[in-house]
Amino acid sequence: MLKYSPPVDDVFRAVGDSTRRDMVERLGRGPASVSQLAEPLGMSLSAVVQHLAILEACGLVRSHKVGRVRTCRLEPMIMRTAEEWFASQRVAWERNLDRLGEYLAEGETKQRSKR
Amino acid sequence: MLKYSPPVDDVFRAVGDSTRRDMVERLGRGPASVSQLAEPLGMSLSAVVQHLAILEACGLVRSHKVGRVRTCRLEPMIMRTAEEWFASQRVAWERNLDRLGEYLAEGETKQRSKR
DNA sequence: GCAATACTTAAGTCAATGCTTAAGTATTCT
DNA sequence: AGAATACTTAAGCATTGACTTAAGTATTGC
Repeated sequence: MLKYSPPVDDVFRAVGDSTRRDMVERLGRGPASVSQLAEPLGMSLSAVVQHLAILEACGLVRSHKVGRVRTCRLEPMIMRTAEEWFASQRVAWERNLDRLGEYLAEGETKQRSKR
Repeated sequence: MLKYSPPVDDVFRAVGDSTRRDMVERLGRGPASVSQLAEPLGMSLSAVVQHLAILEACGLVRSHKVGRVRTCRLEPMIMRTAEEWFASQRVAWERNLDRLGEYLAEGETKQRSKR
């Protein structure tokens, strides 16, 4: 199995902030301008632009400017890589349970033979 | 649609740190004591205990102590809720694309024939 | 009992983050 | 052209977060 790709690191830091998650949820409902993104967030436009920069840097969001309006939208493929990190950890663990039996994890275990 | 449950907020902040993700990956391979968790991380045991507290607070990890050893393991159900947040955002967005047509998000709409 | 082990807790430090305000720049409207 | 709009960029600042060291507390081994 390969290690998860480097950008995943930035993706997780990006969604670690609740304001940025709100932005992602807003964009999940469709593209939006920077002002539209900012409107429900109760902070300066400047702050929103800074959050946007982080979301774009990790690839979760893309934007393009037409005239004076920058329109932003989600990049679903990057969402998928984050989603898959959780899935792979969970599946590894669940496989683990199958292999060893849950009781082994209960602490009572002494020296389980390796391999 | 319901809003995602409150704990999700803490889960994302928890995995926003790469050390804690390393810990989760270690635990994905099976339960471990605090010392075993700390060993590959190159930092003090104290720091690891603090990370562990955060992972436990959000429910991603559970531990129990037997004698002087605390054994930690993953809580797969919580992983699943985080996984599903990404999935739901991505799916919402993909449904959006289906509904509106990707060209609407392109802004530039260079008159390409629809469909 | 005494020492080693395996954490645990409490400060304290220092850099990274999440904002703010202020001063731009580029577009569009009238 | 001048004013309004929609960002953009640069400081600055207060807080949070990720460590550290140091001093505990329980357990276990000799």
